[in-house]
Amino acid sequence: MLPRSGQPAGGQRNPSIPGAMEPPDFKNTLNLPRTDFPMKADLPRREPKILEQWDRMDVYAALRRSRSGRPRYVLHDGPPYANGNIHLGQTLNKILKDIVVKSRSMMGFDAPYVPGWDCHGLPIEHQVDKDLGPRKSSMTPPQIRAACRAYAERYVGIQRDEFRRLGVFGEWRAPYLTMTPVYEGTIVEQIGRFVEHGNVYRDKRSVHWCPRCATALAEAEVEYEDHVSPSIYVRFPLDTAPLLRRFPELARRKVSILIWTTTPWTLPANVAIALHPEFTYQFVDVGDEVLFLASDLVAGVLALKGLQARAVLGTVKGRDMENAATARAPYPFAAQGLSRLVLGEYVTRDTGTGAVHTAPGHGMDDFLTGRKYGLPIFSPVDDRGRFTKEVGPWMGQSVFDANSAIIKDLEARGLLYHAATITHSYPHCWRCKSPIVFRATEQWWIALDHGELRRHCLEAIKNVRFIPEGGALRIGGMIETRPDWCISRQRVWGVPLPFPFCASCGREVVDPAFIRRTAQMFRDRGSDAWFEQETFRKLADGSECPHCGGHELVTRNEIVDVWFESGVSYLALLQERGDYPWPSDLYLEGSDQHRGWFQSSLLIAVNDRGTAPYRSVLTHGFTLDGQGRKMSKSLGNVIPPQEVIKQHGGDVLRLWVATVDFLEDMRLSQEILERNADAYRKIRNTCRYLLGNLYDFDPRRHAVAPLDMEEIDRWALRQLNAVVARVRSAYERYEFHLATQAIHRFSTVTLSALYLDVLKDRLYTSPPDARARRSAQTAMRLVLDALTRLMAPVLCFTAEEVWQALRGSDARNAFEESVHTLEFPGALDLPADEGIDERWDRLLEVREVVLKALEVARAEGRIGNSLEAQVVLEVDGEWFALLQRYAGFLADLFIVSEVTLRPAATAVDPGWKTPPSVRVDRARGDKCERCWHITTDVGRDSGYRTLCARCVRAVQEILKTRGAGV
RNA sequence: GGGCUUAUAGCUCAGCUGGUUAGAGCGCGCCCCUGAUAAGGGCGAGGUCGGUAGUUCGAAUCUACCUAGGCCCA
Repeated sequence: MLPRSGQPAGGQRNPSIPGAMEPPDFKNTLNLPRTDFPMKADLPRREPKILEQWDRMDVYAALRRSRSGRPRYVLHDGPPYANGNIHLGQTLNKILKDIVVKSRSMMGFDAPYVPGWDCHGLPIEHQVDKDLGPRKSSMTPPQIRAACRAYAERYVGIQRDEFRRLGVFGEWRAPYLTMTPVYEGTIVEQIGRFVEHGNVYRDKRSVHWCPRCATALAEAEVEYEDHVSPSIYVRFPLDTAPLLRRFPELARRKVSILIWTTTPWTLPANVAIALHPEFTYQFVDVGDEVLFLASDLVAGVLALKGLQARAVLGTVKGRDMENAATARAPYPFAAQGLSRLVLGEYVTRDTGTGAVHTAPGHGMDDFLTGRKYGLPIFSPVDDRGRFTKEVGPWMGQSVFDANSAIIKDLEARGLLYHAATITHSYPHCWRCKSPIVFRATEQWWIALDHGELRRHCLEAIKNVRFIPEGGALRIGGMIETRPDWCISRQRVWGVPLPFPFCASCGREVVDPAFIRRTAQMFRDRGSDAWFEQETFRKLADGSECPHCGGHELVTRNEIVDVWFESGVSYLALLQERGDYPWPSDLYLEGSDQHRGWFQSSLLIAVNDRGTAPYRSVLTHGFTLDGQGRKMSKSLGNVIPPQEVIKQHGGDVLRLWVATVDFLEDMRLSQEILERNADAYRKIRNTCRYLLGNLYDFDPRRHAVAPLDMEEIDRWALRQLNAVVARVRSAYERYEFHLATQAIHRFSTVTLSALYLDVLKDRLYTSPPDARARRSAQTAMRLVLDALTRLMAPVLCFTAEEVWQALRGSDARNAFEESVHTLEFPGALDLPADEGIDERWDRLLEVREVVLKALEVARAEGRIGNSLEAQVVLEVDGEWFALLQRYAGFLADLFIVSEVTLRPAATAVDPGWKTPPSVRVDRARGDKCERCWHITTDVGRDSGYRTLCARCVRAVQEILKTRGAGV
């Protein structure tokens, strides 16, 4: 009969009593794990305590001290915007940076990390606008700026605390802020550098403009609402002379290009007509005239007036009409009333005529087309949206009101083909909700091609390593085709452009000496000083207008694009903190920064110093939900990092970051978090178990030399060496998910399921000081030490917790304060061991076969615990030789009570081909109360009737030691 | 619409220059243990490698197209 589950086989027999009066409690004589290290992590509560400890010892300073004099590795932080709480993307970014910094530190580098914030700019001003409401109109720029500054400061504080909560190390007490005086001075100096090189110029640009608020609007301030607009088709009479050779039938006919527009008021500023290069156009004879339009749209447009096409007098690709003829615009105000034929990819054929009237002063596409073709940029509309004197008949009229007058005029002159109204999405002002216009305004630019800046940038990135490699292609393509950089904004919250204007002639004054003075003044007092009249006058003193010689200079309160500000960050850091190397080793941001910061930093650095500011650029993807969709409020699938921390803790969030391939987009969902929490618990528990078995181990006194170790311990250390190598290399290559995977697999498979399971018997039942037990502990100690260091860059809190526990177990040994000031483990120097890996691969194959056989026996109810089994292996050839070598160890390896080896009855196996044949039986004998093995020698010693011979020897030795020592 | 980019088991990832029945860990199912115990161990079931069509003796791996995502533009 089998014992019932849970009922020890020896339970029914009389407990024997060791020594006369002693209670029969042999459990006392086992070395079971002991540790205070809690199984339950409770990270949301424990991590803040660890943070406090780090604060107390100033761990970042300690780390930097311990690396003083080492080679530097500088990851330069791209500044997040000081607005709002941090979101998942920023969290991911900062954790990645922290893993880089911590891992490089542990490789032995001196790796400083100076976080920064982008503090100026529209979003903050916008937000402050909202908060201030109508009060803002009565405030002076300095007052508004003070409110913006307070707002930015508040969020710098909030975000700093949130980043620190993630376990990120850095100069949190001295971050760089784009609104500090020194930084602002650097910005102006760098503007000066572009001026010195002759790259700065002033020219018009088409911008969103609110006539009611009389201000330019940024993209973020534009809302799209439905709006009723005129929808008119207008004839542009075509001079056919240059076309007659190709289209003789046009001779003596009245030919017009037909355009469609919803903004009649832009016709006075027309200078060209844009066609799509790939569209097919036709000259359509409708009787008394010939119309030119895209062939796909002919039917619909003719139907508007019930016309029939009599004949098609010519067919032509848009591309072949480029500059082929000239049309006459309805009005003579711009370009002598002539319209060139140009090409534009943005022309569509779902509405209109496929021919788009072009007014570079009144639209972004038109503007860009204008630049390309060198067209005049004409924008005869004032701040309030009224026509200027350049448009005689309608001067002073609001452009929206003028629409109907213009339509009437067109009709009277026979140029109107058709008029209707249309309801469509149209840009409106976010503040006053009224429709806006496009208007060309004077702006400041940095020329990309002057002094071959563009080419130098393209050269510079050839020396940069992009990870992934496609980044080089991406940024290269953008730099090749990007337009000049518009660096001015008509705003208050930012760094004033150091370009005053002449009070008498109104022209701009670009004066290097003035710029230098301004930079120095900003360095001393910050850019707020610019707004003090006295100060400004002093600044301007000594400058004179190069155009008219005027001496009075005024400011127009234009500020610099914030991309320029963040673009100078590394230069600002170099100047503020002195001894940083140029260029930095790494920039690490989301892949959207190919257009943003990577580019603005590059332009500024190349202009200033001729090289890129970074040696390498590492980009990550974006965070998506579980289905791979972007996270958005409207989809309701946003996961705030604060929630994750509250629920799972920072280390679990960090683990997630370190398990995904961040070069691509990354998904996050509750399930994914659960999986990471599972993985976390496994690693934690493995550490806990190792700690629990090291409670009485002092490596100085008890360590066993590798040559004296049990073979499996030496094997485990070889496995450790392999893991260390793999993990180190993964960190070096920024492949954190491979590092984490290796650590996790090692914990789970190698340690928990195999090595530690096999070790239990030896650890528990041996006398505490037995060499075999110390051998295991030596290995375990080395394993835990290495494991803790390897995981420290990722699981920064838990590694610290383990490390402190491990230090405690070493009693008086002096260790460094924090695990983060240590270095990664190197390869342990193990004795050469010919063939050990191959032998162990084979042994583990056999183990697999045995475990399967045990499972069968279990399913048949013949055994429960594997110790109830004895295993008979029938093998031949090389298998036999191998297994015989390990005969005494196999029972331990399989965790069974007995293993018998028999030569196979069949013919000799030439190689390793035939796997061992396994038979599982119930073990013979009785169960030892102490070690739970079933052996035939239980009770052989009359003093210990429930113990096996091995345990009797152990107990006697333990009692002897206790009697003598304690 | 353009540039770059992604798609391998429920989840996270391996799969080098194309070559045997596509791997791992987790999760899941079943079982064991109760001396790692809100732990530990074992076994097992999961994939038409996004789809289609090609190139090839042979494709998850090469080509084209399509579909669904992502970033940046328009």
